[in-house]
Amino acid sequence: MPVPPRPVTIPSLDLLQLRRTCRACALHDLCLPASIGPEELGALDAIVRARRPLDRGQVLFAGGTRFQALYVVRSGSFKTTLAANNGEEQVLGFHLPGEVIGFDALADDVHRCNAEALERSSVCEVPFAQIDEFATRVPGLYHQLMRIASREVVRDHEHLAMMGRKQAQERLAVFLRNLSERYRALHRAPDLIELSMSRHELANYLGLVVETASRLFTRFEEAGVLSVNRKQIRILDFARLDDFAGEPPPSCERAAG
Amino acid sequence: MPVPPRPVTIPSLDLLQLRRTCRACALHDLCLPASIGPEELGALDAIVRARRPLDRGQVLFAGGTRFQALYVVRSGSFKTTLAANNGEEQVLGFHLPGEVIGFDALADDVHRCNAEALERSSVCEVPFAQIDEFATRVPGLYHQLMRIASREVVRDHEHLAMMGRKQAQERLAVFLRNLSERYRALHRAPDLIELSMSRHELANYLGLVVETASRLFTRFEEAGVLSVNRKQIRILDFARLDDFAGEPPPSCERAAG
DNA sequence: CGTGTCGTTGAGGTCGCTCAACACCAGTGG
DNA sequence: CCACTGGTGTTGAGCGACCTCAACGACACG
Repeated sequence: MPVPPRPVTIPSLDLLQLRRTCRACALHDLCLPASIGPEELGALDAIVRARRPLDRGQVLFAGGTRFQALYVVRSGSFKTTLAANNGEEQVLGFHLPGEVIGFDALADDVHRCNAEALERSSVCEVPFAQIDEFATRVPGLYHQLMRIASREVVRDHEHLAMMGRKQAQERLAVFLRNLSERYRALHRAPDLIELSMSRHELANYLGLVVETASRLFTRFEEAGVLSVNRKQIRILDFARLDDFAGEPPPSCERAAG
Repeated sequence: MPVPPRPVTIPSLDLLQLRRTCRACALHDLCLPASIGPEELGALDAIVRARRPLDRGQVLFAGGTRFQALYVVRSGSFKTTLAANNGEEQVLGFHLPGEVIGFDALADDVHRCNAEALERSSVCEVPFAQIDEFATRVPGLYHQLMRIASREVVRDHEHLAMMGRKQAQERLAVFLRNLSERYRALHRAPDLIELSMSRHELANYLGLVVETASRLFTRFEEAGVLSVNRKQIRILDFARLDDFAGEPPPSCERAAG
C-alpha cells in the first residue's frame, strides 16, 4: 500500500497522552481533583505524570516492590491480585477508569498485591512523596485521599460478604450488576458489558473455578437474562438479574439500612 | 465484712479510665501516637475521649448512622459486621486492643458496617472533625492515619484470599495462627487463646457454618494440634498448625514475595 | 428443676470441584 | 488452501467437601 513510513506518529500519540491535564480530564470529578479548588489543579498537574500505555499482561506494580506512587486508571482496566505462598493467586479486584490503586502499599511502603493490565491501558502516576508534601498545603486533599482509601475498604467489605454468604449464581449476578453500575457512572451503556478479564480471572475473583462460571453464563443465557458472546455480555433483564443476585439492588440499600 | 459503703467507687473507676492519657497508654506505639512527637501527644490527649465501657452485645456504632469518630479498641474486643438486605450478616473482622475501627465510614460520612462488643470492652473515641483539623498542623499524623487505613485494606485482602481459595480446615488454621500472632504483638501468651466470639460468629467470619467449625476444632484436637475447652484454646503444635494452614507462616512471606 | 443458649455429633443431601473431552478461534507454516 | 498448534471457553460425568436438618449434652439463669 502506498502509505509513507511514519516513524514519529506513534511517539507523538504518546506525547498527546502525556500532555493531557487533570483539568481537561474526563474523569475530573471521580478522581483526586474532586473537592479541591481550580487554582490547586494546576499544581496537581505538575505532580501527576502520565505513564506510557501498558499492554495486556504487563504489570503496573508487583507485590514486594517498593511503594513510590499511587496510580489512577485513565483508560482500559486492571486487575489486582494477591499471591499466596503455595502459588495460588486471588484476584482482589478489577479496576476501571477513575479508580485509584495502590493504597494497600501505604501500610509499610511496600506493595502487597500485584496490579496487571487486562487490556491496553493507561494510568496517571501520582508520586506519593510529592502528593504527601502537596497535601500539607492544600486543605481537603488529604481528606479526599482518605475518602478514596475508605472506598476501597467498603468495596472489599462487599466483596467479602459476597464470598462468605452467597452462592455461585448470586455471586455472578452481583458482579454483573455491580459492573453495570460502574459502567453507568462512566457514562457507558449499562446493559452492554465488554469483559476485559478472562473467564479464569473472573471465576477466581468470585471464588469459583472456570467451569462453574462458564456454566452460570450458559444458565443466565438460557434464562433470557443475558446474551453472551464470548466477552460481549448484554444484560437483557435487569429485574431478573436482581432476583438472581438474591437481594434488592444497591439503590434500595440506604432505605433498608 | 467491715467495709464502708462506697457509692463513688464505680464512677471513679470510670473516671480513672477517662483520665488515662495517650502518653501513659500501654498501646502507645500501636496506636495513633506512633510517629508523632511527644509535645503533640498532649494535644492528642485533649482530642481523644474515653467512652464508658461497653458490655457484650452493645453496639459501638451501627451501619447507616452518621460518621463522627474513629474508635481505638483499648481493652476487650469487637466484631464488625456487614448486613445484607436479606437479613444475613457477614462478620468482617475481630478487633483487639490497639486496632482502629470505623475507616469504612470516611467514604461518605456514613458508617457502612456495625461494630459490636464481644465482651466487656472499652474504646478511645477520636472525633474525626477534630483529628482532621489537628492533623493539618501536625505533619505526619495524616500519614499515620492513612497507614492505619491501609493496614485495614491489607487485612481485608488477606481475608479475601482466605475465603476465595482455601478449604475450611485451612481457614481455621490460618485464623488461629493469625490470632496467635496478634496476641504476641500484645505481649500475651501466643499459645493460650481465649476466644471472645461465639462459634457462630467465628464460623461466619470464616465463611462456614457452625457445625463445620465445631467439627474442625474436634479434628484439630484429635490431631494433637490444639487443646480445646469451650472458648479456651491452647495451641500445642505450631508447626502442624502451619501445615494445616497450607502455607508457610507469614514470617517467610517477605522472602517469598 | 425447667428453660434457653451454645456447642457438639450424626445422617443425608447437594452445590460446586475435579477430571476429561471437545468446540472455537487465531496464528503459523507447509 | 489446509493441517497443526496452543489458548480459551464450553460441556459432561462423577465425586467429595461442606451444608442442612435433627438430636443431644453442657452450662447459665431464673
